[in-house]
Amino acid sequence: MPTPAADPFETLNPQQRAAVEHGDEPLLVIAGAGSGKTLTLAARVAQLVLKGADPQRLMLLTFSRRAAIEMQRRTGRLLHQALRLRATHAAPALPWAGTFHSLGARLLREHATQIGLSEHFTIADRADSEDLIGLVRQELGFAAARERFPLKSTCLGIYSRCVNAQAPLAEVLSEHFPWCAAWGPELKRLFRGYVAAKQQQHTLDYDDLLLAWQQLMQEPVLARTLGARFDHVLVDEYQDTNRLQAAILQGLKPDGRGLTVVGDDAQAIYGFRAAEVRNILDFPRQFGAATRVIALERNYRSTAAILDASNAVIALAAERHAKTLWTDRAGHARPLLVTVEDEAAQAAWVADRVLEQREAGIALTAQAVLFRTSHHSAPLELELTRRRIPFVKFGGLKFLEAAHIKDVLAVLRWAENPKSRLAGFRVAQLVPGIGPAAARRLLDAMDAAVDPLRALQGFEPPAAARDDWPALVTLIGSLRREDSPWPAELDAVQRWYQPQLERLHPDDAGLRRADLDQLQRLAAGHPRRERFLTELTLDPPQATSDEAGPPHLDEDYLILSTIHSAKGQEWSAVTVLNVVDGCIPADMATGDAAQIEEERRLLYVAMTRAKYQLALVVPQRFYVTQQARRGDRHLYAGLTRFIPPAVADLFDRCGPVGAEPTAPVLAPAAPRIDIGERLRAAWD
DNA sequence: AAAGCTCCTATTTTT
DNA sequence: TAGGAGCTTT
Repeated sequence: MPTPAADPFETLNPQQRAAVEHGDEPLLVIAGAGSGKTLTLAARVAQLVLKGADPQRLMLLTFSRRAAIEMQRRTGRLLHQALRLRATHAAPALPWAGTFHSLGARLLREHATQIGLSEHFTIADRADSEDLIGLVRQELGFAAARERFPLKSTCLGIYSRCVNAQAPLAEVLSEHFPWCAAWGPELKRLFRGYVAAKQQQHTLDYDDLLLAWQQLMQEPVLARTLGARFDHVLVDEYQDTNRLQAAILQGLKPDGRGLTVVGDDAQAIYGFRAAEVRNILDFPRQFGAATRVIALERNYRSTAAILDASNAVIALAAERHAKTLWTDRAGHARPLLVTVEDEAAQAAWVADRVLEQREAGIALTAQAVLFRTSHHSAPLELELTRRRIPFVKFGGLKFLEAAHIKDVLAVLRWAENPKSRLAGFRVAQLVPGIGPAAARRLLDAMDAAVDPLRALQGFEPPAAARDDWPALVTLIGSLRREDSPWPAELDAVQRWYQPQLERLHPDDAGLRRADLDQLQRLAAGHPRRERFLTELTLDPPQATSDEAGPPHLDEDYLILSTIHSAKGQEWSAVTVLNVVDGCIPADMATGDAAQIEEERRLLYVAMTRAKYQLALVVPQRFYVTQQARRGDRHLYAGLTRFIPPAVADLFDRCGPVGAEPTAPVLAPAAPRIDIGERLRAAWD
C-alpha cells in the first residue's frame, strides 16, 4: 500500500472527519443541505481506498448518473492529492458507482441465466411500459367499458406503487388512487397480463430492475455471493429510497457491516415515487446498537440570511429529525419576496434580474430559475427566447417521448430483442398499408416460429404494403447480423426511416430529422447497441434547450429546472417561480398531511440551492389552462402557506405599489368579471 | 383492414 | 394541448 504523502482531508470539520474515518459498523450520516455531503462521501471512499480497499469491491449507489460521475471525479481528485499522483496518472475508477437501476441491470444481466431471465432482455422506459400495459388493457376489453377505465398511465402508476412500496393493491388504491378503487379485480387481471407480457417478451421495466434484484437477494446462496463481492456499500440520498431498495441493501449487508447511508430527511421529496422516509428515520433501529449516527450541521453554501429564511420554513414541518443548520458566512442581502401582477410580469422581472446579475459578474450558468412543475416555466421560456437569453431546461423532459425518436429506438430494440412484440408492433405499423391487424398476424407468426427472423422473411404482407414491406425485412435482417457495424448501422436505419418521417410528419420533418441526428451523435458515445439502449433508457438526456443541439460547453446559459431535478445542486443566484398556494403546494398535492409536508420540503430544497442571492416570486394572478371542466381561467392566489407572516419578515419585499404579499388570500381581493364566461356558464 | 376524421377528457414531480 | 376512443371513408 502506498504511503499517503499529503493530507487532503485536513479541511474536513470534526463531524465530516468522523464520518470519513469511521470503520465497518453501520453508519448513518445525516447531512443537511450544503453541509459538504458529497465531499464527505467522496473522502470516505478515498480513505477506504487508501487503507487498501479494492475499488472493484466498493458499491456506490447514487440517485442519478450525474451524481455518480461527480462522486468519481471528487474521489479521484482526493486520491491524486493524497498519493501525489501526476496529473496524467489516472486515479482508480469506481466501476460499481451508479444508480440502483443501472447497477441492477448490470447484475441481472450477469446472473440472467441463473434466475431464468434472458441475458438479452431489453429495458422498457416509462412510455414503453405504458404502451405495453395499454395493449393488455385493450386486449382484456377494459378500454371499451361503459364506465371509464383508468388511463394506461394511471394503471402503470398504480402498478408501480404496488411494486415499489411492496404494498397490496387494495391499500394502494384506497390511499393513493381512491377514484380507481372500484376497479380492483380488473386491475389485478390487468397486472397479471402485464407481467406475463413482459416475461414473454424478455422485457424488464424500471421496477423490475429493483424487483428482480430484490428477488435475487432472497436466494441465500446468491445473496451471500453478491454480499461478499462488495466490501463496502455506500448509498447517497438515502431519504429518497423505497422499501424495495432497503430490502436490497438488507440482503447485501444483513448485519449492516460495511454499509454507509447518507441523506437528509428534511429533503425527502420523492414520496410520490414510493420513497419511504422511514428508511432513514429507522436505520439506527434496524441495525441496532453498533450503528453510528453522525449529523453534519454546518452549512458551507448559503449566506446567513438565506439560511435563516430556509430554516424558518422547515422549522414549521410537522415531524423531522431535529437539526438546525448554521453557517459563519457573513449575511449579505436578505432573500427577496417579490410580488408581481401575473405570470407575464413574472417572466419579465426574472429576465431583468438575470441580466442585472450577469452585469454584476454572476455568469448565467451560476444562476438558476426553479419551479414546481415543468410547464410553469413556459412564459419565461418565451420571454428568454424573445430577449435572446440562452437557457437549458432540466426536468420534465421529452426527448425519448417524441414519436420519431421512439420509432427509431423501436427498430433497434426489435433487432436486439425480436421477442419484443411492443417494438415489433410499432415498427411494423410504420410501413404504409400495415395496421394493427396485419402487425398482430406478423407477431403471432414470429412468436410461433423457432426462428423469428425466418418468420419475418416469410411473412405475406397485405397487398397495400407489398411495395414497401421488403425494405424493412432487409433492414432488420442486416441489423440482426453479428457483424452489423455499430454505430454505423444507424445510417441504414435513418435511410429506411426518412421516407416514413416525411410521410408521417410532413410539417416538421426537418426539425425531427435534427433530433435523429442528435440521437446518432449520442449513439457514437456507446460501445455497443445493447449498451446504448440500456444506458439511454436508464439515463436519458436530462436537458432540453431552446436551440436544436445542446449549447457548447464554453457558452454561457441560464439554468431552468424543476425543483426535483435541482436536487444536490447549487447556484450563486436562485429564483423560484410561482411561490403561491396552488403551485407550492401544488393543488394536486393537498390531499393529505403527508403530501403537504413533502411540498414544504420541496420549497426548502429550492431555497437551500442558493449561495448568495435568493428571490421567491409571487404572481398575484395566473392563468390556468387545460384544467378539466371549467376550461381556461384566471386564478387568484396568495403567497404559499409555507411562508406565514413571521417567516415573511425574514425577506425583503418588493413589488407593485400597494401589493404587499401577506398571509394567504384565497378569494380574489377585487373580483373581476368575465362576461363571456358568465354567458357560457348559463348553459352549463 | 387501414387511415382519417371528430369528440371528449384530463391529477404535479422521475429512475 | 394531446392523446384516446369511436366513427366514417377509402
